[in-house]
Amino acid sequence: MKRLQLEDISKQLGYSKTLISMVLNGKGNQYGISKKTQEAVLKAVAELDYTPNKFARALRTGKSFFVGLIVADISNPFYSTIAKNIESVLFEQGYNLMVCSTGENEEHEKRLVEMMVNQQGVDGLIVASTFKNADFYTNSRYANTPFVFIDRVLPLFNANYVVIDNYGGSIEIVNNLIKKNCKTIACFSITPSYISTIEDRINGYKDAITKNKLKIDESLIKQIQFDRIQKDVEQSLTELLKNTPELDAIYCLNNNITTALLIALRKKEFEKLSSKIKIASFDDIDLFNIIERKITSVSQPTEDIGKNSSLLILDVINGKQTNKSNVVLSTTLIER
Amino acid sequence: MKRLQLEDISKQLGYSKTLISMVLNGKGNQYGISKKTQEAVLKAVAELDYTPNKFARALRTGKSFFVGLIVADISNPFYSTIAKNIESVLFEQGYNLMVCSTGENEEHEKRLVEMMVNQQGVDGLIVASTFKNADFYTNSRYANTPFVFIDRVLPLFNANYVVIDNYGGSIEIVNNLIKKNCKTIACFSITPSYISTIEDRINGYKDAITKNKLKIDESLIKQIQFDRIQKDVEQSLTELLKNTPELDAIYCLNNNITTALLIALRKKEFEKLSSKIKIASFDDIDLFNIIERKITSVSQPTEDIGKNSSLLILDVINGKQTNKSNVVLSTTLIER
DNA sequence: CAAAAAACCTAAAACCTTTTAAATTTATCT
DNA sequence: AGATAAATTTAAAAGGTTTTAGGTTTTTTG
Repeated sequence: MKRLQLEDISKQLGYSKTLISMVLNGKGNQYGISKKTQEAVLKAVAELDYTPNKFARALRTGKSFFVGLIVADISNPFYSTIAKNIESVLFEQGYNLMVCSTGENEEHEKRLVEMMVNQQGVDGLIVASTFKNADFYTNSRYANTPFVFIDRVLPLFNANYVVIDNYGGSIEIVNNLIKKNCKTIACFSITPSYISTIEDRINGYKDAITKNKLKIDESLIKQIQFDRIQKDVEQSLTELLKNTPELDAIYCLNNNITTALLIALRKKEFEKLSSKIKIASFDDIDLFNIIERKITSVSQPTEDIGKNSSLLILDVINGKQTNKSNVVLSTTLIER
Repeated sequence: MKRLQLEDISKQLGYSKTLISMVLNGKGNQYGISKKTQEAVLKAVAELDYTPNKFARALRTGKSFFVGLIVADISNPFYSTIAKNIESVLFEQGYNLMVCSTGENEEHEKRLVEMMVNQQGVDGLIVASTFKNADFYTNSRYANTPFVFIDRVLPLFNANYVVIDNYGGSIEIVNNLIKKNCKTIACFSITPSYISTIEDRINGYKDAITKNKLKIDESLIKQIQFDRIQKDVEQSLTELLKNTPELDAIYCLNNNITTALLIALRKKEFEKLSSKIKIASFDDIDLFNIIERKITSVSQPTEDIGKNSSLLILDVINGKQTNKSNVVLSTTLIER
């Protein structure tokens, strides 16, 4: 059965394609189509079950009603929760979401953006970028594409952002550790470490330590590589076990690291270590409510990130924006 | 700066739009365009940085290079892992993924399918359906849309499926509990309970019990409602505590229930219960590697579900399929 | 060297909307 | 009734590809 098109409805009803299109787009009044005609059109269209061809419409109007979302890894609960909330806001406004993961790879991110903008024709893009600097996005070819950056800030780049206060959250949680009498606090960071969220958290860690009149010891800051977390965590533990007997806390900069740490600590070789340290985690997950060990964490408002960023991108798309918008959401310390 | 179009390249090069289009679509040889000309075209296109207008192309060809994915909740790690794998396969083949969540709501699912097929013009759809029966999908309006159903089977519906062996996995894990000497095994199920995965798991549970010459006690099968898991789990625990002192195991039919159960068991009121029962879980999650308690689980091959379903939908889209395909992947028992 | 075959290329149609500019019909005013 | 204004409606253009059917060249053949 061939798909209905405007022409068919037009013949059936005896009105022009133009008129029907106008009514269907809610512009009946604007163009002075009589009430009666409008009703007749809507009724017929509903009965015949006609829906306009998406591509023809997009070709003519240049609008796809698609928003793209680019993150490092959509299977990470942090991002998938954001995605869910973005999707639900967009859906209500008649937009759809297209999702892609970069795997923390700049080249891949480039290809994805190119593709979404040039080939898929998204109306806007929400990105948690892996990029080190903002050059790519400042290229004039993207000047007309609405962008909203989430989670991560690109250096010196005037753009729309919805991020959280990583520095403040980090200060708060490290202060809390110190208040509990920890004096030698290791920090398990993650690569790529130039990413703003990580930088800010590390700066928070360092500043909290200094302000509390403790010493920063660079050897306590461990770089865990994104794609071999478990291995690196265990390696770092081995080093600490050997070199830092006075260790009394480990602060993990994201949930994946904390999880890996907890798995590692179950091993016999780290038994001794396990009992005498406190663990703190940036990013709160369900798990912390289940295990015996008390883990204090910084909880991120994923729901708000999703809602804010999607509302923001819609504003930009609909030209309702005058100045770049920078939203910084605050975190919540969950003390356990 | 106006976007380049075929016409511009055509003028620039002195070849017709037709020729350029042919070369760009890799049909140069097929239409007998000379090597030299092809190279010249490709070179110019690369230099001028031209990409065809997606909408015009889709309008003409009727292909969008989009695949839709519909699941109950994209923030559930089970689905988000599948999504990630689907996306990576599709991307390699030049396709993109569009994701939506139904929230286990049939009406919402209907609207999503309608929208994706009629308005967004997806080339195919991968669905973990919430529907009770298959009527909606047997409607002739979808006769031409490629569908692949994952995770859940719709009754008596001849379609493409990529699912796992829920019944077998369930038998295996319950057998294992019984082997460990459990005799009174509660089963925490989830609504909507008509969903095939749940039905199969319950059947597996029942059959394993019967085959081991134990008695099925319907009061041990608890329905946990999808949108208030924590509350229902605790309510069920209270009932069991009161009515079933001989209880020695709880089998949870999905990861969310297991998580909720573990959280509940931390409460004082269930302390006594906690120590004397074994917990088994359909669906394996990281958490089980971390906690003290030994939880035996059935692990689902999410990666394979993603890869298989995406390869399958591409085959259907490309007309490489003759008969409906039914893939049943097996699970792995992880004994702890 | 003319005719036939092969190689290479192109004009125009088709895909289906939305929007502009204008036409037609109806109502209002002398 | 004729002219003007207002209310409705429409023809045609535009948006940018791909594909069909056919048109030129160039090469081969007798």
